[in-house]
Amino acid sequence: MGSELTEFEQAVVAVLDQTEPGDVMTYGEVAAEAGFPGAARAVGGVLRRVDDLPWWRVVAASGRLIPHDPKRHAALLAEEGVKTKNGFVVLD
DNA sequence: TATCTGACGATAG
DNA sequence: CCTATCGCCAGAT
Repeated sequence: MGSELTEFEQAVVAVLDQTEPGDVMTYGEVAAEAGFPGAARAVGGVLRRVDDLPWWRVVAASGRLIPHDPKRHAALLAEEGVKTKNGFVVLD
């Protein structure tokens, strides 16, 4: 077993695991909820390494989508019932 | 142990 | 509105 996650990764996974379809959080929110306030950048690192997480439910603090795949990101959010416009999340 | 990287955040121009 | 810069933190090498 070498694929064990660190405390930080486990905390992030737990937070995202609690999210449900239609729910959207920012990197800073996930970090704070995981118990690591200010570690928004580190959260991005977890989502990049671990693909078993609903990364599409995580958006930037400004409501902007992920610069990695904004097109795919918007499509996934749309399937969950989240509206997007021009790469931004539309609050409803 | 030191250094670099990065799905970020906020501020300045 | 967009680009640039600094600060932040954890992971990887």
